[in-house]
Amino acid sequence: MATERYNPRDAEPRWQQKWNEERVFETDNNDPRDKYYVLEMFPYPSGRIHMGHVRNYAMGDVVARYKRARGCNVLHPMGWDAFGMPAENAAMERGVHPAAWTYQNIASMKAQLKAMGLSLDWSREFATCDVAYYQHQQHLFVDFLEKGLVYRKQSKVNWDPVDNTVLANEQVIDGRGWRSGALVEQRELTQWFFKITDFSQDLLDALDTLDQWPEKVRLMQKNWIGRSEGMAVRWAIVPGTAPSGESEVTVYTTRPDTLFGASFLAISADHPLAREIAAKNPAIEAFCEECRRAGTSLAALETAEKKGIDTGIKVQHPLDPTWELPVYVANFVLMDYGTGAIFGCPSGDQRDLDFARRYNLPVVPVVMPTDGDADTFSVGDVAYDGDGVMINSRFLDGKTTTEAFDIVADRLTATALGNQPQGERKVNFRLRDWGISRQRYWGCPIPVIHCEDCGVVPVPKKDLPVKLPEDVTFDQPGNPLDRHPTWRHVACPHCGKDARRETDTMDTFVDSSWYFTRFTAPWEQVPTDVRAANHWLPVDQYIGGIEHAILHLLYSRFFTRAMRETGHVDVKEPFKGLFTQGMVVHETYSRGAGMSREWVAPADIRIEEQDGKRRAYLLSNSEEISIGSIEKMSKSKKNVVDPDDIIASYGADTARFFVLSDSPPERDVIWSEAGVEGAHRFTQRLWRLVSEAAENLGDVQATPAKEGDALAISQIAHKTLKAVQNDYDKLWFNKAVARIYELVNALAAPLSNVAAGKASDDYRAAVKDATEILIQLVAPMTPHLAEECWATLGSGGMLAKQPWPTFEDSLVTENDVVLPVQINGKKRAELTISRDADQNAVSEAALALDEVKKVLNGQAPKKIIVVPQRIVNIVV
RNA sequence: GCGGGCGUGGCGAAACUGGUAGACGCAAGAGACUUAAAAUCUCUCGGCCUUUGGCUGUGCGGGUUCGAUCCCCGCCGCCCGCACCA
Repeated sequence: MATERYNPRDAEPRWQQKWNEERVFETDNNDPRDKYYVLEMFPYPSGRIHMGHVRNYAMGDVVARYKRARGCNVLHPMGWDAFGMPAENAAMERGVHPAAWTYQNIASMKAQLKAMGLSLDWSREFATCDVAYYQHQQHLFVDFLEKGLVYRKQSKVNWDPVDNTVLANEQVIDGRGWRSGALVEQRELTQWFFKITDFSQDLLDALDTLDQWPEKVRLMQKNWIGRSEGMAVRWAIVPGTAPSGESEVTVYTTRPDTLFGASFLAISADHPLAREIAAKNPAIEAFCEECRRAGTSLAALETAEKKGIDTGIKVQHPLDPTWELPVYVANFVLMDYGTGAIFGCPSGDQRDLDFARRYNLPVVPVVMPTDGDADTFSVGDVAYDGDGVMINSRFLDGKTTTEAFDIVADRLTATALGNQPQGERKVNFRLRDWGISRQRYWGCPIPVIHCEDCGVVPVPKKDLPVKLPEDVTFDQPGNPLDRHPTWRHVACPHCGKDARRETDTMDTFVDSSWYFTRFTAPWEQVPTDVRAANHWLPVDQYIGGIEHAILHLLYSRFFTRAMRETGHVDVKEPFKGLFTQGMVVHETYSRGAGMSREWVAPADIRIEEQDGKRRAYLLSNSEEISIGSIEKMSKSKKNVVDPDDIIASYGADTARFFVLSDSPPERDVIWSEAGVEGAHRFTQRLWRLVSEAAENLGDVQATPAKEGDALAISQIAHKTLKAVQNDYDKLWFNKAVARIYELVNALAAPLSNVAAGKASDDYRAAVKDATEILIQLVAPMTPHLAEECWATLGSGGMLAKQPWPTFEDSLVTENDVVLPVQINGKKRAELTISRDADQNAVSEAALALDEVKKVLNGQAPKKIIVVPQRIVNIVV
C-alpha cells in the first residue's frame, strides 16, 4: 500500500507539457460563454522573478483557473513592460545593447514563470519594446494629436549637466544626479503633454462607479485629482507701480469670503510679472533664483521658512479701490497651481500668517468660530482656517462663511474691471497634464517630424512605424538618437524639404496604459479590434501592487478615455475590479553594527531555538548572527528568497500554496522556512492520503451519502465546497486554505479506512465524492498536485478542463442547530434543537437544561432573548 | 500639517460586520511507532485560580446594549499615502 512520495520535479513539468499540448489556456475571442478577463500587472523584465511576482501571479492564476472551472471564457494573458532605463544602464555599464539585454531577460523570466505552472495564454504574449506593439502606440499618438489630446509646451526638467541628460525626480538625490553627482539644474525644454486635465472632472466622478476598487485607492486618486471650488479674482494694479503694460494680477482663491482680511498679494518666482520685474531688479532676480533652486531639492519643505521680497507693485482691493496692498514674490507660491498668484489673508491661513509676522503685515481676523466673541477674538500664532462667522468684514459681518462666499462671488461676478467681470467662480484641479517626453533611447519614438517651414508634422500613418535605430552607442552621455548620423534626417511629409525627427521617446507609463487593451487582439494590424476590445474590457479583475495606485491606474483610465474619443474602444473604465496585494517580507539577518554592519542571506544561516529563543548561526562557521526586523525583500538587505530555489526544492505548488496561505492577500505575508515546510507537508499529506486510498476507490462511482456513517463526510465536503467557492469569489485565499486544511483533516481517517479496505461501497462512494471535491478545491492553488491526484483517482479527463463541482443543498443545511445558551451574557450551556423550532420551544428547552437550572438556582428569568439559529440569552 | 488604515495567544491569523473569541497554520511541549533518526500518528497549548469547576481576557479608559473584537466618545502606539494646492 505504501506509495511513492509526491515528486514535483517529475509531476510539474509533465503536467505543464500536457496543458501546453492541449492548449488548455489559449482563449478564443469567439467563444460564446460569459467572458472573464483576469490580469496581473505585467512585469518589468529585470531578468529574475521575485517572490512578489510569485504572489501576484499565484493570485491571478487562482482566479483564472477558478473562473475557467466555473464555466467562463477566461482571458489571462502575459507580457512585458520592456522599455525603460535599466536597459540603457546595462548598455552603459556592460556594453550590451538594450534590445539584446531586454530580450535575454524576457527569455529567462519567461522560463521562470512557466515553471510556476500559470494558466496563461502565451499565444498573446508581447513586449512593449516589440515594434509590433509600439507601432500601434505611435498610431494612437497621431490620432490623439489630431484630436487635440496632445500638445507641446515649455516645461522644466531636471538636467544633469555632466551626463547631459534629463533625470527623473527619483534620480535626483539631494539636488544631485544619482550617477554623476553633479548639481542638477532646472532647464526649460519643449516637451510633449497628454491632456489628461480635459478629463479631470470625469476621472473624478467616475471613481464613484468603481465599486470593486479598494476605497483607499479611490481616495488616493481623488486627492491626487484635487478638485477645489473657488474664484479667480482680478486685482487692478495701481498705475505707475508696475512695468508698463501690466495692469492687473489674477489670483485664485477658495476663500473669497476672507477678502477683507487680505493684507498682501504674493506671486510665484516664475510668475510672468515676477520675471519681468526681476529682469530690472537684481535683488528680486536673486531671490527668484533662490526660490527655483530650493524647489529642486525635495528636502525639508516642511521647515522651509516663508520668505518673500516686496516688488514695489501695489494693487487695489477688489471690494474697495481706495485700499492698496503690496505685491510680494513669495517662495511658497507655486506657479503650476491656480494662477501662480494668491492673496494673503494672515488670520485665516497659517502660511500667510507666518509670512505676515515676518514682514510686519496687518493681521485682521475676519472669521471666528460660531461660538466665539467678536470683541475678544484675535489671532496670535495660529491662524483660524475653519468655518464660522464673519467679523471685521463690513457688509459681511454676521454672515456665515458660506453665505459670505456667495455674496462676494456674486458681487465680483457682477462688477466689471475693464470690460471683464472682476471675478468668476472657478473649479480648479491639482491634476496637471501628463508630460510624456523622455530624452532617452530605449522608449517608443514620438512619431513627429520638425520642419522649418511646416512646423511640427505628425508622421503619416503609412510611414509608421518609426523604428528605433539599432546601431546606437552608449559610450558618451546624452540621448543616442540625438547624435545618430542618419536616423534624425528625414524629408518633411508635407513639403519634402529636409527636416528632422523628434528624438524624444515616450514615458514608459504610456506603454502600460493600454497593453491590457492590446491583449484582446494582439494580432490586429491596427491598435485594436474594437469589437474584441469592447467584448473583453473592462478587465474583470486586475491585480497588482499598491505602488501603482495613482499613476499607472490614473494614466490607464485617461488613456482608455482618449482611445474612446479616437474610436479605438468604446469603454471608459479599463478596470472593473482592482485588487492590491501585499508584499512578501522576510526576517533580516546581520552581523556587526553601525557602519560595519553586514547583511547575511537567509540561505547562509540556520535557525535554532534555545530556551524558547530563536538564534541564528552562520552555516559556514557557526558564528552567531543577529536576527533583525521583518522587512520587504531587497537585495541590499539580502533578505531575498529566490523563487527558482524554492521551486527546485519544494516545487511550484508549494510556493504557490504558501504565498496564498496565512495572511490576507492585501496584507504582507512573511516568508519563513518553517512556513514553506508546512505548506510542503500539506502537499505530501494530500498526495499520501489520496494515493493510498486510490486503489480502493477506482471501482466506485462518486456519490454523496444521504445517511449512515458516511453522511458526515459528505456534509463537510459539500459545506467546504460552498464556503471555499465564496472565498475564491472574494479573493480570500487564506480563508480558503484554512477550510481546505479542515477538510483534509476530516477526510484523513475515512481515507485511511478506505486504504485499509475497511469500507462499504456506499462509504467508499461518499469518500470518493468528497475526495474529488477536495482535489477540485485545491486545484486553483496547487494545479499540478491536483492533476496528479485526479489521475491517480482515475476520475478521468484532465482536471484543468473539469467543470466546478456543485454542492447539494440538503448536505449543507442542518436539520438541527446547536445554540449557545447564555445567562446574563455568559455562555453556560449548549442546546441542540431542530432548526425550525419556534421561540417558545427554544426557551423552554433552554430552561430545561441541567446546566441552566443549576446556574439559575431557582431564580425566575426576567427575560429570555432568542435569536433564531444564533443564540439564547437568559436575563435574571 | 492633512488624509487613510491597523492594534486579537509565543507568531501569522479566524470570528457569517452586534450573538459560543482564538477556526486553520507555524512554533513549542508530551506520548506512540522505531535499534536510532527522519517521516508519520495521538494529545496539550491566552492568563490566573481552590482545575469534572471558576474567574478573567481582543492596545488603554469610558459609554450604548440582554449581549461589543465589531457601534459611539476620549486617549496611546504602529503603518501607509499626499505634502507649502491658496
